Amino acid sequence: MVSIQEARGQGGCINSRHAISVHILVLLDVLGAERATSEWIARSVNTNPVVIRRLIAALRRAGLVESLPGQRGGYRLARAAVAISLLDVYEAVKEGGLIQTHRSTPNANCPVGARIEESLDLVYRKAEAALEQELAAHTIADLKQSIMAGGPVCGS
Amino acid sequence: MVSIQEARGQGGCINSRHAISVHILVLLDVLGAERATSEWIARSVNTNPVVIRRLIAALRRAGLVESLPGQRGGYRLARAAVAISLLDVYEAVKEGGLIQTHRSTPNANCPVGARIEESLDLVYRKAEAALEQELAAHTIADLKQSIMAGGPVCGS
DNA sequence: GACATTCGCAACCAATCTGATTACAATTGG
DNA sequence: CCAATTGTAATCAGATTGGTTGCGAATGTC
Repeated sequence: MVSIQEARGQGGCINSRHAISVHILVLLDVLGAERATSEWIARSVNTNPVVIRRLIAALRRAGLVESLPGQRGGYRLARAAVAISLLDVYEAVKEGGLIQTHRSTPNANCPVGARIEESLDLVYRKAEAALEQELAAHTIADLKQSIMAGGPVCGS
Repeated sequence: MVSIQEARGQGGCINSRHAISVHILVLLDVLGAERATSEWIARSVNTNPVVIRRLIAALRRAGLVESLPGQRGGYRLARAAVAISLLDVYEAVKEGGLIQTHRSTPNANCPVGARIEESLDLVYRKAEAALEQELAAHTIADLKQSIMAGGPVCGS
């Protein structure tokens, strides 16, 4: 019996959770040694602090972010931004694969129905690998650089 | 004002719609010149005929399937299976891109919030292109061959 | 030690999305 | 004319998502 919390979705495409996670990590990179609170991050992302804490929980488990509870607590990158690729983020926050083949299993009495999932999964895995390879080629540091060509960050 | 029908989802990942569409096309390829009804296809896919007709509507608009209404009507491939790639199918049935960046737009007063979407989209487009290239490398004919190494098809 | 701040997490909620289903008009062959 | 079949809208239930509340635990400040 999984908890309601864990029973959450199976979607694995590049979704808003990935985009927001990258957003969070770039913010932390910009802040450097300073700690950011979920409140502060939520203002930049424009969402609820609990949403941020939920995502950071996954990033922390993946070793990308370190957190400190209590007064004056908050978050910091757990390692250098150049060492965090978008693939790392993808792996950290994905729930299930990119692929959702059939929802209801095909008719097993039909050879096509019986074997299509297996054959398709093979192709899908290759496709996902190609996507992941591309994500691996970009780091949080890259993104910060391309974003920060302009002015200062909010709150500064 | 879009219709309720068109207001449907924006999800664009490789989902069950893609998998079922491929399933349909392989079935049609196996049948050859014979026409398949939505009823018959639905039994192999194990779903409702209307779901099949909805998907085929998209495949028809993309020029992959031709349909004939009326008694003795049904569906056939509109062109050779070797000329239908999984990318064709992907394009035909996708609704929106692979990517769903932020649901609620980030805070524009923060330079990171203001520019992250743009920078991320660039990366995502490259990632999606990599995935599409992989899908383009496989055709319906390939899949049929890998599936049909065994016995006959249902109903035969 | 009391207190304010902040994270961690479970529970719940509203909105959205999805596939299934019903219904019915339009088309076509017999 | 009738039966079979596609095309499509409307509706439904279940799953998924992000938002929100609530509260316990941890930690710095006074």
